[in-house]
Amino acid sequence: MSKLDKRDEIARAALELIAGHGFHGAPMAMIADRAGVGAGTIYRYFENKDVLINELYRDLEERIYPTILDGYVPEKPIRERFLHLGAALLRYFIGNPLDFRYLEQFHNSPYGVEYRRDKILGENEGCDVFRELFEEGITQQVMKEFPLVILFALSFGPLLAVARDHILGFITLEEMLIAQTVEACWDAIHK
Amino acid sequence: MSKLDKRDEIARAALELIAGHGFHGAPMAMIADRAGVGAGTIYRYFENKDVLINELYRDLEERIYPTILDGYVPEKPIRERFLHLGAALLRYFIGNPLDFRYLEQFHNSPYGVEYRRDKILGENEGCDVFRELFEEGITQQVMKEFPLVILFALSFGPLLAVARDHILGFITLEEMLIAQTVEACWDAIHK
DNA sequence: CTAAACGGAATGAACGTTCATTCCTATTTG
DNA sequence: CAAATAGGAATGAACGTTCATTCCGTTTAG
Repeated sequence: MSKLDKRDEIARAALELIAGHGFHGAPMAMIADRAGVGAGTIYRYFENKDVLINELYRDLEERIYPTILDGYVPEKPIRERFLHLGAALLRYFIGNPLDFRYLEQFHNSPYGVEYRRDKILGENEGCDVFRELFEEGITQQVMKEFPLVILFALSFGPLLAVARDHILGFITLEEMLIAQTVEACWDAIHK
Repeated sequence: MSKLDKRDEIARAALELIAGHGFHGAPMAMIADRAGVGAGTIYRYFENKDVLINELYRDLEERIYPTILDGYVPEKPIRERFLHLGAALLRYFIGNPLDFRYLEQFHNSPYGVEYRRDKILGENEGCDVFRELFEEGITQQVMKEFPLVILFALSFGPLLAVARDHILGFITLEEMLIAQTVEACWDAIHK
């Protein structure tokens, strides 16, 4: 197994276990077992568990962005772009439940709170597509004049909630329902 | 200190610590310290930590319900009732950040998932006000014909998200913004 | 005086991390 | 070309710490 493969094996094992059982339900020894490496080997690739957890999140972000930006046309009307992004995000979550569960674990932990604090209060460079879309929506008077965080809440709040419900098996989201849900989110934010 | 007082002290201490640092950042010894009791004493009131965590959640539910139902008039139009419940809930969260943080910790943990599974798949007897409101809204054709879980997601998703943003200090929700946010949620679900 | 309540030290399981050792591959040497 | 050597990668037992829970001597209440 090459060096990169091994890093990937460890990352995959950690993602699976953490997504399934949370940070505290995924001891390093268990991650090592599932990755097929020795416990100490993990520390050749990740300085410690905190670093591992944060790097997994960066990896995940880098997988999501290209996916939802695929087919995104900045010239189209705002509504259409919003519907595209929302549906693409929802589809990604449904198609990659482990990524979604990990994302949720991360967000609802001190890691995620600190991360978000940096993003929102610092010079935010991430979530640019959504940010730009919302800012454009406000200046063009097609969206309600809410602070950005509220527009985020009105959009992502429901999307994350329905993704969670789908993945936990409380509902089955097929393509029609996805579109309708994202449209309902649009109803919440548009003027 | 009376027996009931002591139970309450333990519950309060546990709520504070868990709300602030999560389940794993609130060891029993620390809870005992803050409650001003011995570590062993906790086990006279709660069988173990799991039971403590679950009972805290039941206590919390019983505090929330009366609060948001205060001033709720079942005879009023659906929209008005929804706005009342949404705003009352948001106000409760903002006014009781510890309760809110605890609720979030609980929901995003195996405890909460299991709890929700029972609620949704079993013969649901909780969240009755909201459930009835949504069912009435659908039959009266004032709400979109979505499955209940989606209506819940469209309503609570944003509310929980903005409450979190307020409590973490990312935004300041004053009365005007609360009303506008809940109205935006209504826009998402009404026909 | 007795029985229940209490406190906090003791216990053992579980965890993240370390490190002395082994393994593997590539390079050097004869 | 084969054998010897070197050195980074990998290993997993061991360590120190933390935690939930138990245990038992002490205090309190009736």
